[in-house]
Amino acid sequence: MTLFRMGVTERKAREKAALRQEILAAARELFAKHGYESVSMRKIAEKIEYSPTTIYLHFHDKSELLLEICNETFLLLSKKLAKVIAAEGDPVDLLKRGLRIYVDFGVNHPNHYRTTFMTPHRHYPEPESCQNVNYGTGGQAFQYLVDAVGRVMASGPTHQTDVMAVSNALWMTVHGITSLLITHDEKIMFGDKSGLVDITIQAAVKGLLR
Amino acid sequence: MTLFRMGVTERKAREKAALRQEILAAARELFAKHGYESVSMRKIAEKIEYSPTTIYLHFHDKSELLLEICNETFLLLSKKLAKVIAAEGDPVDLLKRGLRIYVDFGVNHPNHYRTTFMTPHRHYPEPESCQNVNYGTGGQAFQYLVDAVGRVMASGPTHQTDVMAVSNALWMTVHGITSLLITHDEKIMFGDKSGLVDITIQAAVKGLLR
Amino acid sequence: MTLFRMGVTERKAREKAALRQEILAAARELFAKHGYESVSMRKIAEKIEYSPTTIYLHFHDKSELLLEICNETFLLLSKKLAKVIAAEGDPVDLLKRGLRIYVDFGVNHPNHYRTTFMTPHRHYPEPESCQNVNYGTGGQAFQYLVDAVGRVMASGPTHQTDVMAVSNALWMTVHGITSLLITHDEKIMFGDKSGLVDITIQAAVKGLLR
Amino acid sequence: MTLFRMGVTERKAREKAALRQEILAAARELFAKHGYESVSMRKIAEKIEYSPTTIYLHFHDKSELLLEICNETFLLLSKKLAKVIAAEGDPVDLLKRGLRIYVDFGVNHPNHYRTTFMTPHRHYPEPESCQNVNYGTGGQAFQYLVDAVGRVMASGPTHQTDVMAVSNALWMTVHGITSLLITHDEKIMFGDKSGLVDITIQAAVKGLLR
DNA sequence: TATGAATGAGCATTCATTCAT
DNA sequence: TATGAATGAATGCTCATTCAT
Repeated sequence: MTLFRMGVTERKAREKAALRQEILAAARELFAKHGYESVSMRKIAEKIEYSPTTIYLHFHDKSELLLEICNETFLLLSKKLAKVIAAEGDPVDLLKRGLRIYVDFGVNHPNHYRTTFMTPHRHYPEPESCQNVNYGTGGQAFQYLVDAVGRVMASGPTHQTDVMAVSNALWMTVHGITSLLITHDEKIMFGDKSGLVDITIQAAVKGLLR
Repeated sequence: MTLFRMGVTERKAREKAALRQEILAAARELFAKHGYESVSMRKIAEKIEYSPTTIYLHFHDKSELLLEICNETFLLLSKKLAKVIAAEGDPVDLLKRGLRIYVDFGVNHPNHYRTTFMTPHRHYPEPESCQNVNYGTGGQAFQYLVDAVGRVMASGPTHQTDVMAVSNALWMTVHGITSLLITHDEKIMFGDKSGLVDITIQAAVKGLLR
Repeated sequence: MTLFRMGVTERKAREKAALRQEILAAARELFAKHGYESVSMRKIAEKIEYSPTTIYLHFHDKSELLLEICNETFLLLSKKLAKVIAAEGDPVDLLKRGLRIYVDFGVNHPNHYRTTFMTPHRHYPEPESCQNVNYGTGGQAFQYLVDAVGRVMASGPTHQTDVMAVSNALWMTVHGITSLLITHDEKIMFGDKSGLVDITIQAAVKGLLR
Repeated sequence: MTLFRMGVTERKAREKAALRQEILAAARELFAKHGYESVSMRKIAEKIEYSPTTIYLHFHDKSELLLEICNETFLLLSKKLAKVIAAEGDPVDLLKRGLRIYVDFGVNHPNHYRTTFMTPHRHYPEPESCQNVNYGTGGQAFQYLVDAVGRVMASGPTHQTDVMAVSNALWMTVHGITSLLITHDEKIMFGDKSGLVDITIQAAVKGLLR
């Protein structure tokens, strides 16, 4: 009987977690497509074919949905980056691979990327309370970049010397690549997306770090 | 239709145009500050101290306001770029100046830029009808970039040979710079914005075009 | 044409005022029957056969409806009381007539009375800011009672000497009469309502003021 | 069905009754503090740290909670009044003491009183079904008053002769006192509450019964 | 006995928009 | 040209309640 009950409990927990994920997936997709403000709780509910009330059993707020999605995004991205960072090899090469992973991540998870990086948030609600929530999880992802840049600089003479400046410049570059690729998908753009990404990253790294 | 009447007619037309501009100015500012979705027609009307209904005499829709603002943005940007393009000098230098102008334009007109490039539209409501409206005005601005890149390539041997690819790579870069600078203003970012912009542009151009 | 326009303007104003009164009447009745909290704006709107939105064209808030009704009640009551106060005659008699008018007013305007005196408000929102809104209009009505009591005391020896205490005691008494008469109408109560009112007032006055 | 089982059954019953009382206590307090309409089943459940569903195992309805509280109130009041009635002494004095007890009960149990006498119910949902539920328990309390009045009248000549009329008049008076004292607590009212109560009761009794 | 999950109905309020004037 | 009046639809969210377990 105990074992049986445990089975039930576990199944329930699994189902609950599954529904939670379903809600997040629906919200993420809608946020990405229409923007946070334009998406209503009702629309999310309709998409998952549950009542709006049900969402409130899993999330306190509409804004909690957004927050959760952002954290999730940063976590996913961090995991991907961690692998590259751990690898051995030429620092410049590792950096380029990291940047490429960033872009690929955005292109392959456009909903995550769009919602997290291209949707106007109010998640740093008060200017004073900066170092906002996302900067907890988000900062970690950025740190990988800083580290990789640092290692390149340590490994040999470079054109630039300000690690933060270079890191920011590179982040700007890959964000530009990613956001435009996501926004102007196939239809608008020419052929060789992947090549274009490489060219741009290549150029930025070469230009910044010799 | 006497001269007198013509005077009246002209004055009326002038007044009408003036009010139209007033509406656009109010809308642009509010859209940029609070986001398109969060701005109501009533709030725009209050700002200009007219009734909401009046707006509908000048614009068909709330979305038409947005569209108009975008076109206006591209026009402004094109004008700025045209000046540089017309200038004499080293093609590489001219290109860099053009890119810098793009970034500066965005940073100095965050309202315009945000509304035009960072706000989800639905003015190309159907994917098929692509080559959307804005690409009329927007394409012109892009053409300046393509021209400038072409001139650099014509002036000497470069690393890359695909004009469109390079143009796109550069657009990605400057868009990344601009959007991040606008989104993460002062508070979040480090010190020398202007220096960072130069570094990034410099690097991209050097990396792409030797 | 001017005269014509004035006619139109006036009619419009009259219609607007009429609708405003219609809303107030509906709200008053519903508040009295079901209690403020249980009445929704929708229900008021349905009663008058307008859309809920229309109510907001005339009143800022649900709570403004309540406030308006209270003020109106006090004004009506004050007007009735003013007449008696102005009359000549035996002070004791005038006082009794005033009290009787209070009760009659409540019984004849049960909706006004119930909403104003028997509905839990939050119109003295902060304890500090006491001397609440209604005490402006409400205080005036109470003052009539105080005056009448004062005149009785001035006109001869009485059992009690504290004007405020007697006034409050009398107010309590007539409020008790009124609220019970309204709540437990005909069905529950015996026959001679009017006689009972007189008996109770008579007794209170005699008991308090000889 | 062993003795052991009986013990278990009893304990269970005791626990059930205890929880029932806990629910009622929580409901009574919340109803009185925030008003019936503003209290949700969830809030009651939170207060007792049970799930909302549990309440439905003990009460059919939210409104049943209210009804139960009312009955409870009348029982408490009846018990208090019974003591006075049973006492020996001057009938007029006993009557006054009874009335005073009524008022004190209300003032000391504002939660009960408010909920029972000052909250709009719909437990006599149809006018015909009058002699409503509460009049079972409520009528008993009223009977004490009628008895006390009867005894006064039997003990000597009085001004009034209609027992019911006098009883009603007295009830009106004490309800007026009680409800106003509860509604306009300390802040709004003058100093000597207790004295005011005595004065008013004294006056009513003297006025009605010589 | 107790609960977690779920929901339909409802809330006050605001929206973009229309229409008669 | 400009507006006041009006509205249907939508908003985020809470409610009392039910049901399977």
